[in-house]
Amino acid sequence: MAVTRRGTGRDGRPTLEQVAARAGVGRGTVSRVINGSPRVSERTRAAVEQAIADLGYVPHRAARALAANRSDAIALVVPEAETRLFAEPYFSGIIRGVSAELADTDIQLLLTLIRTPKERARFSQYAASHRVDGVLLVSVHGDDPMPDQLAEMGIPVVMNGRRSSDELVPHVDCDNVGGAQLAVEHLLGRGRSTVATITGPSDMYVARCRVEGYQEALRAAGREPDEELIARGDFSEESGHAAMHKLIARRPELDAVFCASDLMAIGARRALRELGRSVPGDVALVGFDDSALARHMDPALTSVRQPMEGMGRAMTRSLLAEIGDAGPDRPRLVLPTELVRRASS
Amino acid sequence: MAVTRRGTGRDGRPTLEQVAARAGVGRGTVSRVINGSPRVSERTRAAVEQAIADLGYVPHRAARALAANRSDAIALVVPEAETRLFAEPYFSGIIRGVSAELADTDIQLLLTLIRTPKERARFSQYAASHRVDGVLLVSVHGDDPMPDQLAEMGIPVVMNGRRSSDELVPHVDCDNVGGAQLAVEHLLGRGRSTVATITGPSDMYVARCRVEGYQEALRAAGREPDEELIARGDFSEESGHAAMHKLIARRPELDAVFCASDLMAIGARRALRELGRSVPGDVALVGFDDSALARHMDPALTSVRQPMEGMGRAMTRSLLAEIGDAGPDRPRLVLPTELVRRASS
DNA sequence: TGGTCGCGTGGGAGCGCTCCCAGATGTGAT
DNA sequence: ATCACATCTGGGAGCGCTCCCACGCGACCA
Repeated sequence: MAVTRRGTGRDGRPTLEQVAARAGVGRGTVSRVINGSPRVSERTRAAVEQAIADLGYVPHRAARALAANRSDAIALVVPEAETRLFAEPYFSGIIRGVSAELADTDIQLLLTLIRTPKERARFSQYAASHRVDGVLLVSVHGDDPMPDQLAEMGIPVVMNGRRSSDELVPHVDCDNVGGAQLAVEHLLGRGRSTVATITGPSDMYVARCRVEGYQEALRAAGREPDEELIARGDFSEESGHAAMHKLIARRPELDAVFCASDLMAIGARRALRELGRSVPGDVALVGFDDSALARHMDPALTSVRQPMEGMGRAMTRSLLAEIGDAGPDRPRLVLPTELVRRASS
Repeated sequence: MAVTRRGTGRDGRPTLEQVAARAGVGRGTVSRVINGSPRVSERTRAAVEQAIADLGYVPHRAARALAANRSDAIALVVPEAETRLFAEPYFSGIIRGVSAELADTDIQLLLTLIRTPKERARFSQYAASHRVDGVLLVSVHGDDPMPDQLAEMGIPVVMNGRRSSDELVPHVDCDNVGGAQLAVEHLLGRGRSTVATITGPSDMYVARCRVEGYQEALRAAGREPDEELIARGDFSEESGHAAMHKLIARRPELDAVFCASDLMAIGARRALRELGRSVPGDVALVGFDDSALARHMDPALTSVRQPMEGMGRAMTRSLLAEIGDAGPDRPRLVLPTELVRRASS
């Protein structure tokens, strides 16, 4: 019947109540101090802060989440299929950015790998029941309905990359078109006359953008893009290898190739070696991603660098803003890419 | 005054209460079903499960955590300094393993990067207040007190790797000694007579183990290890480069080098090229980690592979077991390593 | 027929917090 | 001195769940 007023919480940690008692104030006041409400006098605030310090009080997340109906956690969702992203600077950069941005917010980062449709459904349900305050989506495919689903359910979402040029879901992307242009301009600037490209799957927007940048740069230089100089890959090394052979067969005179990924550039380099063509002597090569592999290739690969960490930070900032004011300003950011020049071009 | 019995929870989601009402049972019974208690009749269980399905009920994590005094979450802690691990298969493998093992437990994975002492203290406090059920520690340094601190506070911990041979904190490691032995045996088996090694910092147990394996293998082959054939690095490419130059200066006749990391092997390879020595013709090279870089080196690098994903899984299993029964069986696992033979040896 | 046991079950109490309303206190205008 | 108003504060109610006690009810024994 009578309410028990113990000296500590269940696991020996102090609770709000004890802090209040020690500071000689009410629970509400302590809560206000913790949450930074302005409606507390300076005197009281100081007393409460002292009590918190004395007791080493740390708010109980679950209790807070339950009472306030928020979780103080965001999820970073990665389709497991994209495991290769993982190994490369891409993913680690994103994580670093996200983590840095979260560092002084005491919002937690939940990492979710999704590998099966079942896990996918489970996550949707999970998110739907507001067990996270927001979701960060990485490497979303063109036909993936999840972003829209989440958005419709009123869950703040920010994606990395876009599914199409008129992407409606808030996102942070890097300038793939611009990066490709940079690469091709560079190649042309080095006096190359026949610049080919090895692209990614055409159902991926990012791949289409890189082709577009390629074509754009050629046109800007007064040359008409030639379909025969475009070979399709799937971002993998093998596909780069095959594509290179195809290109050389079609247009033996080509003297430069812009590859839409470093991995494909590695494959292409192998093909060139097989064909007895030197890099950069006979053929100049540029990749995309600026991965560790690019740095260590022989010759070191010129590559387009994406601002991974910056994207991670930007995504997080956008998400937090969205969570905060729930304002209808759906952020769409496109961060600049950068060309890292090395020996291959 | 009167208790409000609404049709749904705060955010429109059904609660335990509604499930109970729909199934025509009490709250306790539904809770029992959800938690898999055996003290429920088959009939009742079926009815409750039906109601759960009908309503699309998902338990509220925070409420559960508050009531049950557990969080259903574990933290994976990564010192940010080890960012290089990140880029390599190491980290992604661990994450994949952890995530896989967690997949059907509905325990969540919290990723925490620690980059400053402040963040470190914050995490300790956080963990101390039982806001996570357990902690996974990656790449702990020899002088890091955190594992012991956590363990003393009664928080289940599992580390990846050990700080010393008599590590008391539960851990999962791979067989570094055995891996190094494998590498050196392989080198000797290929007819190499003067096998050197480039090691990591001697304050890292993992580095000491790899030297030990190196020496062990030599002795097993009836050769006395020679201090002059051991050069110290710090796992970085630069240090490998410098160490290789030093080794060749000291013992120009050496014809094989076991490097304690792929990155150092890359540096060593560069040094050998500068010195006009071919690989594997003049000098055979073996690395450690089997990273993407090893596969793409020229010639492709023979390397010792660690079972990353397996370690991630094992760590998670150990941690869950520890959380589960809190038994005093502090698991110490050492998983086998494997030699991946390529062109460099 | 009454008593005992044990399985299934219902529901009160309470986890530690936030929200919000009502009350206390202080300030300036009337 | 009185009233209106703003500022600050205390604490009840309640978030959705688990824990656990008590109760109902057959089965079984004497």
